[in-house]
Amino acid sequence: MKNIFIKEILKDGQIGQEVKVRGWVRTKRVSKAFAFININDGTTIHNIQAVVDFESIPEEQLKDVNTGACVCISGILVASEGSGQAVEVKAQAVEVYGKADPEKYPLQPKRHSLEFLREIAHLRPRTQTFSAILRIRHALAFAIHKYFNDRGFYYLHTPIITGSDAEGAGEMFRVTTLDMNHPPKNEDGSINYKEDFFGKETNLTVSGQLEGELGAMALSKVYTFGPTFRAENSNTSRHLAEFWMIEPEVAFFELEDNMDLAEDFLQYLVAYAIEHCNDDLKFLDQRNAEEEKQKPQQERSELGLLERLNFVVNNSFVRLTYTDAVEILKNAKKKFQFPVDWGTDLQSEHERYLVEKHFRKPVILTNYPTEIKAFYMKQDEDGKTVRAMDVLFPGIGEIIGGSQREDDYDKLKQRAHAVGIEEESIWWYLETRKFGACPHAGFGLGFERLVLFVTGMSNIRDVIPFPRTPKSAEF
RNA sequence: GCUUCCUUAGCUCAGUAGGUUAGAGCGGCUGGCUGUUAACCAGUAGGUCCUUGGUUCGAAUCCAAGAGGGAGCGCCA
Repeated sequence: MKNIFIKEILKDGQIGQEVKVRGWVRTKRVSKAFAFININDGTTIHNIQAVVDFESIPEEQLKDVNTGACVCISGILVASEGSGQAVEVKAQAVEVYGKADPEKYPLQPKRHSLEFLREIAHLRPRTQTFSAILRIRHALAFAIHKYFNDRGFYYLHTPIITGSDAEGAGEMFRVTTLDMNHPPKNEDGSINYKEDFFGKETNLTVSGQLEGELGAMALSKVYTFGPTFRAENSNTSRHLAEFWMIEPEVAFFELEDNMDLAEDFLQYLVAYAIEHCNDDLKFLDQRNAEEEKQKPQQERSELGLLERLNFVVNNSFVRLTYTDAVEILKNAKKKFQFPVDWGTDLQSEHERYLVEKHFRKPVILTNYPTEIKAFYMKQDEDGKTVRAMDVLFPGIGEIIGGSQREDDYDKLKQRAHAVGIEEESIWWYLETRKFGACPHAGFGLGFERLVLFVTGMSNIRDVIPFPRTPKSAEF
């Protein structure tokens, strides 16, 4: 008998077929003559039920078949006499691959808090919620590659280790092979990085964008999809020290094209999940609805998870400039903790107001003041703003940040200088503006923030298998 | 980095005007139940009350420090 997994049995299994069900026991219910064992192998949200008749298999053999144990049950696939499932396995033999001491196994057939599950991240993929999230995470990652591939983008592998400390996207993790206790010193007492592995200071990447631009200046349409590291001491439900980011970069694209791409891309991904992760999303939708019931009336969201997803697919995003957004916020009746003023960056509360209260749909804000955005963004004619765009989602905040890039050599050099970036450290980046420069644009999508939105979870630590956050790198 | 909350049985939680033997539900174990769906019914075992130090005749309860976790803010994706 060939290897067969539960998803395949439930989808293609024939009544009367001999099957071997392997997986982890979710629950066992015992009565006088029968035992019912629910087994899951993670290939699907659904369990398969095995029925053990004590006339053919003595109850003694089920002693070690407890919640969490890994078992192999051979038998015949039959139509279920019970009402909860169409088919079930009439057991002929029960083998226990791996026991799970029921006194010690932490996962019970009951609801656990997400905080508790985070502390047992090595076991939480065995829960319904996390296996559903991980399957959706996979589907979204696959859909990202499919979207770009179908549209002629090339997947560009940008470096994980970078010698550039000029990207300005945040604090970085140092990469070194120097002996931390006895580092080589210069005459002035500073550390001599010339003796380090790469002969210079190196860090983990905070963005693949600059290298992505180099790719776009040759292949026209590229994207990156890789791990990204930020050593920021950020303690929020929306930040990770290690996360995955998708960064398309396209030659000949201007800001409008960039917005069109971002909107189409997000709608495609959400639609893909709705189509391909239906069972898992239905489960999370129900879970979400139960969570909402616990909240006070005014904090509940008006739409359920699946309704929210469909809403994003079926409604175009609002596009407006930073300047117009500031006007709306200034005229808003709501009292904000932080005042709104042209020239300062918008606070979370302002973004939330625009997305969740004022427009009630995803918003793309554009043309931010030059001073609050990165040096590489293309300057507008008025000299005050740049062609930046942030895509804001309900409950998530900024899911995408992007811009048309400055392609004028002198302007770019001047902005880099103004924010204190040394020309020598990005000479290669500047050279693309010297040799065959062209208009181009791109953006960065935080993968986990996308997964957060699609799964309806509220903490980013619950949508990555093994989260890395300040003071936490277990597992 | 700042503000704030939490830590009691394997899990979810109750328990403070400081008082002697620390409680419930689920889970475990034992028994019952003819097909169950987080099964049900009865009985039973199970605790360094996060750690260390202090106040007190007496601390799960009060104080201090530490550890772990959550939420919010800042930074951003």
